[in-house]
Amino acid sequence: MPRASQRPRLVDVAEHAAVSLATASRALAGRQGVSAEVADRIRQIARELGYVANPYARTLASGASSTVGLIVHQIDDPYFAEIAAGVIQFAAEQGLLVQICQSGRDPGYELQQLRHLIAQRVGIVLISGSGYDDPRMEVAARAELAAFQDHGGRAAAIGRHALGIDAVLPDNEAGGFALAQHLMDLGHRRLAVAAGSTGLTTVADRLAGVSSALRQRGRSPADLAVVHGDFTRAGGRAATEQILNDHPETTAIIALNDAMAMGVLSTLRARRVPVPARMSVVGFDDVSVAADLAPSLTTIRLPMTEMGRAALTLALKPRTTRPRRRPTGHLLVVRDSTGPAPKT
Amino acid sequence: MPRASQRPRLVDVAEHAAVSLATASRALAGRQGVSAEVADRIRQIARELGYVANPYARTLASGASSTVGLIVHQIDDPYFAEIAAGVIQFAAEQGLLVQICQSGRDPGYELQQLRHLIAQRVGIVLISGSGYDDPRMEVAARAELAAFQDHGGRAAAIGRHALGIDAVLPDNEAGGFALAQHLMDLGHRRLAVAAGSTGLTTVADRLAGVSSALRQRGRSPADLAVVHGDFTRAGGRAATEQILNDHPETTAIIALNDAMAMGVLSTLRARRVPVPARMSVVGFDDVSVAADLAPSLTTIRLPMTEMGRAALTLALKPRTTRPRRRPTGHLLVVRDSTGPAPKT
DNA sequence: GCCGGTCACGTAAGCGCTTACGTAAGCGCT
DNA sequence: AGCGCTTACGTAAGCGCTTACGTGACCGGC
Repeated sequence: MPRASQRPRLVDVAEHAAVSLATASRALAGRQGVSAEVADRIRQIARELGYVANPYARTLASGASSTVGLIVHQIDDPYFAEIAAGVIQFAAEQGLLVQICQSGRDPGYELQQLRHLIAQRVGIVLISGSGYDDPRMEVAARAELAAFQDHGGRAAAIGRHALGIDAVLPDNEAGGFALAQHLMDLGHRRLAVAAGSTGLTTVADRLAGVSSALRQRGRSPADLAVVHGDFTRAGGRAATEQILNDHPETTAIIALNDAMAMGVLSTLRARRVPVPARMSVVGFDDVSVAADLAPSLTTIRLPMTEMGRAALTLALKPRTTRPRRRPTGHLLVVRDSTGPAPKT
Repeated sequence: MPRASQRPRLVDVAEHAAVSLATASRALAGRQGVSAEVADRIRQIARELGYVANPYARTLASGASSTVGLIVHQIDDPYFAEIAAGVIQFAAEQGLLVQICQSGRDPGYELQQLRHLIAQRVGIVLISGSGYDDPRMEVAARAELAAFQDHGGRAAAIGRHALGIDAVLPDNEAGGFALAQHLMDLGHRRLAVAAGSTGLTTVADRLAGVSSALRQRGRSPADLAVVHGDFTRAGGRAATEQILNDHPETTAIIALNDAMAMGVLSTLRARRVPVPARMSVVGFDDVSVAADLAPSLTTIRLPMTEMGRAALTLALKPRTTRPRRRPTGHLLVVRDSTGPAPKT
């Protein structure tokens, strides 16, 4: 394992400036108690020496860590990659570093990663991705986060509620509503949903929006076929097979995220089902490839990169008594994968 | 900024076990100088107390940091996301944490990020993505890395040479060769290359492979139209416009990475050029969406996730006098985006 | 029986920083 | 002049670990 290098230390700066360690520290931290001239001189010398504080020493002494831990389901899922990009970019602007953990959509492993991050003394925890419908895990995570925040840590969630921490919340329900409405406006009557795993709150919320749109139009829930699968491209493929087999009257498939939608499109192509002539397809998230698919995907745009920034912004603010909730807004983006329902 | 929590410390463990700090430290580090029974007892007590060492204190005292810094161009580019997934996963298995920085394909900013990581005292630096054809930056980065390693740090590169550090090197040239060969085997005579920015070594290497395949078949370089653009989907779109305008006789486009290939496909679709009937398209990397595009993309598979693991593996081994180079192998994956050259 | 050599463990000196507290100087006020 | 207050700085005590060195017990060999 590596050893530390011979970089200039704070004492070196202090010596060059002929002041004490304390004064140098205060000057560089921008704290008051140092005259403006002295502070300027110290900062100047630090710059000349190329001094950069040792974050380990700093954290040890002050107890205040400046690294942020980010938990995602899978970093190579574009949804999380875009969120991570936002977090990393904003963190870099703030001089913070980001440590990333993958939970692999496993609640138990996620909890373990969370504990690991906290044990590693990160100052801020950001936890992204759908919550789980597993009360034990959610309660445990909630407790862990509460204790973390009680000891001065800060935490924020992206896309999940019920964690008792500040949260950036995508308009899952409204988005689902808008998608169903769009399809019904096009004349579709038999809809199918390629839903992610039961047990993911995001899935439940988006689905609720879809159902609610149907209800509003006086459609029976029987008009809606819901098929569950993994929240991935492979899951979308499997769901499509099942929809084609079990619900052949379907004219539009609502995939509850873009990854599944890509699987849906892929299988429809393989089965030679023309989109949108014979079958319309919509996704959710608007990951950046969605516009470049063939056909380009109608979907709900979520500002993932912004969401990452927003979550970190929340976490950088002091804690409030009641956790804040920041909705993201959403936008229906109509592209080539949806069209009028086929005449029968 | 957060304050440290009230977690158990090493003294607590030592007290419970009625041994000294030193003994407790040695036992938990698995170092010798402690009898087996005492060591077991200490480890047992640590487990019961839920003791986890404070990495800041540990690093400060030992000078050996156990976090790895990973520099990527853009985390929301699937190529880098998959590499990052491999690094993070393997790091988690080793109990290491990964800090990620984005360079945004800007050599200057990349150098800055590199310095930042080193200043933050990471123990290992992993630097991924194409190198730049900018001697000043490369020399500076090289010097920075050499100094870092001389002070005990470890570094490895993914997909770039000339940095004087261990490297995992994709078969860029051989891959380019295989792609061109595949297309020529299908009867294509007028090829165009949608190349990334000049100045990226990856672009140069892949292009060299293509040229070399043409030369081997006795084709003149004039048969190859090379158009440069950003190494992104947008760059692929722009390059395609230019190819269609300036080189209408082209029957096959070689995109030098999958991102560009997606842009190529997208523009061809918009211009109603049938693929592969009228135009064949190949990519490079085999990012996971490549198989789900329409048409699915013929490309060169690189084991990105494996490459991430391999780089960290190299960095965990002690340094050798001459930097190691580990080739990745490659595989031509033929899918639906390539077909026989159209009869004229 | 004594000596050098292990071995198991304790003592204590840091690692580089932050910060509570102490102090001396300068100010305005009575 | 004396008081208390503020300001600008220094002193020194840690933060929680690692590790060089010290020490006593024990062992084998002469």
